[in-house]
Amino acid sequence: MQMAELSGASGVPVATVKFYLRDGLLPPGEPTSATRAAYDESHVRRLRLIRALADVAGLRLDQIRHVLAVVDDESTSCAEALGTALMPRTADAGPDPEARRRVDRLIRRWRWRVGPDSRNRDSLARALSVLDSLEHPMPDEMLDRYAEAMHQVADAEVSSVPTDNRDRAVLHAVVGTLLVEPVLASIRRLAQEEISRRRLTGRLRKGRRPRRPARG
Amino acid sequence: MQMAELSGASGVPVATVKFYLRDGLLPPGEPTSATRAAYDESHVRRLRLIRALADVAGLRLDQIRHVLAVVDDESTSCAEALGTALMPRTADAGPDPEARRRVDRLIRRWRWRVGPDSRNRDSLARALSVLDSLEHPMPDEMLDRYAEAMHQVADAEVSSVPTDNRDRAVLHAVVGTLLVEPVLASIRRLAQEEISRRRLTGRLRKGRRPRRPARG
DNA sequence: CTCCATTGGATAGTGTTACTCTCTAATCTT
DNA sequence: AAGATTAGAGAGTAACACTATCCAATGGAG
Repeated sequence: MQMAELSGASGVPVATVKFYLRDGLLPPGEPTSATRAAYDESHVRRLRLIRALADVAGLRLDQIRHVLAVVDDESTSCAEALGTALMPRTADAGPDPEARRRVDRLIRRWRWRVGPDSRNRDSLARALSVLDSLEHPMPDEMLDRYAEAMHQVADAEVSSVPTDNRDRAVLHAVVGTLLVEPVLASIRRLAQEEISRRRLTGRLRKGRRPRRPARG
Repeated sequence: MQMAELSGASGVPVATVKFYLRDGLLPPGEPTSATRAAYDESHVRRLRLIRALADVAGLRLDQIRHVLAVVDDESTSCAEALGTALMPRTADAGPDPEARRRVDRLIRRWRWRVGPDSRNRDSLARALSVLDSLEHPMPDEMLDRYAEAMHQVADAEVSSVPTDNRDRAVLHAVVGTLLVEPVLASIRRLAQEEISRRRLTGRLRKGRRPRRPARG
């Protein structure tokens, strides 16, 4: 397929596809002449991924470039990809050693092994530090609750990563991390809305709801 | 306190404070003369909140304006605030009725009550639809897992909202929703990194880890 | 073979967002 | 009286993500 068809299949305007090509986000097509190149399904998929990372995960193009580089780099494993590749908000601020220590204690409590250059540690420390500065501190108890919930969730997620093919595995991991984040956030808000509503109507008993869905 | 001190206490440059005042993000100080106004701690807190919503939650200024309007509006309850106020990514795309139906089924399975104009329903549908288009569909089974985890988390969170004071309650709910999102995301990534690492080293047994933190 | 649409490649322009700067006149401090 | 600070208004700027225009080469229709 060539440019017009690629644009049509992906829903991305021709001018923007050219821009992504220039920017190195989209690999070039197979040149068939001086003014023609052939694209294939992989280009369509890549374009859709770029748009999803931008629109749904809210990444900027330089972050998307970084993510794609990791996906394309055959030498990175899933764990490395998860640890270093995904840095959605750049952590530029000061470290705040107190928050950093709290994060390290959390990691130790759960006996997690985390790469020393993992951005996730910094972004968590930063978020906790900001919550402190807003006089809305996060108790360790609540952190552990989050860790428990996320550990369960992550276990199921990692189980669903294909193990046969490295490329598919890393792509699955990256998509499953970055693009599922808004899914989790939305579900959390829906649950908060429900529970908040339930408290208002006087139904104050806790843990009464089934832990498993109805009619499941 | 006046401008210079407000700027110093909040860490926001004078020019930016003036810009926020003009933009209606920061309420004006009490004017003491034609070229002077008095600010107080509430202005410092508001500025810190604005920066946190922008830097940590990634909201744009118009979204922050909307959030602040809800916080300031005495007539909105917590549930309303959670349902409608928080629309971090504007859902402008087409509806995709299939994804919408999946979300409605999820909500019904869990017997959640959701406001008919809740943005959360749309943003979840949009995220699911995008995952489909990436050939990375989200099974209902996994959605239920997420719902279970988020229901547990939300229950603890809503319990921690103060009930005596409406203003503090809504602020707590909004901060606890928007600014805790990156906390959850970071913890999820740390857990994913750990579990992914564990799978690599051949420790394939599931659910072996303590559900409660060590030394807790 | 001619003619016109399409393409690759390059460059320049646009709209949005979030500030940042400059200026003026009034006022405060010393 | 003099220098600094401020409110308020407007213009300027930097980053980002496109979007438009141009050109020469090519491909396909007739």
